[in-house]
Order: sequence, then C-alpha cells, then structure tokens
Amino acid sequence: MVENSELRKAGLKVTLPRVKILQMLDSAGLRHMSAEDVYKALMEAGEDVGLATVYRVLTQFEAAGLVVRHNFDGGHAVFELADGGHHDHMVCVDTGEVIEFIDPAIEKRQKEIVAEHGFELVDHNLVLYVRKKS
Amino acid sequence: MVENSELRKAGLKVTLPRVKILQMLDSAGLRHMSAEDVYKALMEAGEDVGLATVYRVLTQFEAAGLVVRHNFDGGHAVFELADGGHHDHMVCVDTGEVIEFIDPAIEKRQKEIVAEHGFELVDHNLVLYVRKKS
DNA sequence: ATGAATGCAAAAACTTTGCATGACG
DNA sequence: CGTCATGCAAAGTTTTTGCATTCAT
Repeated sequence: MVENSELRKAGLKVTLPRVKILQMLDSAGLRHMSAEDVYKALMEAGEDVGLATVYRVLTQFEAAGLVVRHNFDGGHAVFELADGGHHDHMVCVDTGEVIEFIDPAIEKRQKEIVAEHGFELVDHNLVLYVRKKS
Repeated sequence: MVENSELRKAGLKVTLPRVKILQMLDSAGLRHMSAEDVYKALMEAGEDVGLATVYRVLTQFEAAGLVVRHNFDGGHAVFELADGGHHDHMVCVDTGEVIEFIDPAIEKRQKEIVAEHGFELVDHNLVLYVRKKS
C-alpha cells in the first residue's frame, strides 16, 4: 500500500488525483505504465482525472523520485514506481514482455569505465531487447 | 567518403537528397544528429530538401542498416552512421557531450544474462549519464 | 483566505502520410 | 517512359501550457 506521507515528504499537497495516480501505479497489474495507460485505468475505475494532470503529476513524481521514467524504443515514455532498488530491463521484441534484472558485474564495470574517462556516474539506462530462444 | 554504391547495395535509388543526407551524416561535426539537425544543416549548405524527406530517408537508411537510430532521453531520436562496429554511449548531463565506448566484459555479461532467462539478445541500448568529476 | 492544483482546450514538438509533380534508370 | 522519390501541406502522436475554477491547508 502506498502512503500519502510519501507525497507530503516530497513536498506535494495530498490531492485526490495524486493519490489515485500513485495507487494506480502501485496496484495495477502492469509494472510499467504510460501516461495514457494510467489515464485509461483511472477512467475505467470511474476516477475523473484529466490526461494533462496525469502527465503533470507523473512528471512531479519523477522529480520527487517516487517514480522512474523510461524511454524504451517506440515513441512514448513509461513509468514505474521507484520501489527503492535500481534495476535494468529486458524487453521482448515479440511480446513486449518486460523483465527486470540487476547484474552486479555490469554495475561495477560501468563505474569503472566512467572513472577511466574522468567522469562520475550520475545515472544509467540499460535495456536489452531480446527474443525467446527458438 | 561515403559511396553511392552503398545506396545501390541497399536497393535505394541514388537520388540527390539521399546522397546529400548521407554525406551530411558523414561529414558533419556531430556524430549524432536528429532529423531536424540534418535538415538545418542541409538548409545552411544551400541544399533544398524537405524535412519530410529527411525523415523518410533516415528511416529507409535505418531499415537498410546504413544508420542506427537512438532514443536517448528527451523526446527526439538521433541518428548516426553505422560505421560497422557497435558501441555504447556516455552522455555528460552538464555539457551534452557524447562519448562512445565498448566494453567486452559488459557485452559478454549481457549475453549470459539473457541466456539465463531463456532468451537470445537481439539488440541493446546502454547509456551512461555522467558528470565531470568535481 | 490564499496559494497551489486541476481540467479543459489550445498549442507545441516530433514524426508520418496523401497527393501531385518531378527525377532516376 | 514507367516507376519510384520528392516537396508541400495536412494530419497524427505524444506531451506541454494558459487560464479560469476548485481544492487543500
């Protein structure tokens, strides 16, 4: 269950749209939802929230670190709850299925590579596009 | 120098717009150009090519394997010449600078991870967001 | 009460498409 | 010459913004 205190902590007023959107992200079956997905889910649930608000709120949630925005291939962004831990993604090009994973070896190498170039790692984005072995 | 034979090989007629766009990608300072970038560069060079054509041609080039399309964070796609070898990217969040790199250890781990999940790797996308060490 | 949040509709940013004209082979 | 490519403008998508109204504190 998502807590309203998370909103307060983020300096966001606890409004109905924000609470509903947060719950939707938490309870909907899909781990990764586009703004449109969230909007449609809210409509079906009888909640009257504007699409513009969904975009605004998701952007605020991202800024607050409550959700993470992903730009997988294919035009539209998807969001997922920032359940604490970081992870990367594997996307099946045939089914669209998304699998989350984390690999310590890769994480470690990334930091090393960046350091070798005189930088520090701020963030990273790794998506593996895969297909079921035939 | 980019060869027209590459176009023929790809089954594309050798037309002025296609040649110019290919040259632009090859000779422009930027390694990664958006459709808009290519269009503006062509305008400045006095070439009269429509933006729609730039999009169409870049899409054809991608299908032909002549260029690679990247969906970095931030709305618009960028293209780069497929100079043979694959590589990943490091983007400086302060300056926008893009550094290309390839790490065998990471490449290897990716294949292993995917295999462990019963998939085969079709493609992947790794972007490290970095900052100059302060 | 008062400043922030919302909803709507309009606009913006990026990309694709329809169609008549023009160019390649 | 026939067909494919182009240019323009119009339409599509996804996301953002202006503004009057409503809501949280």
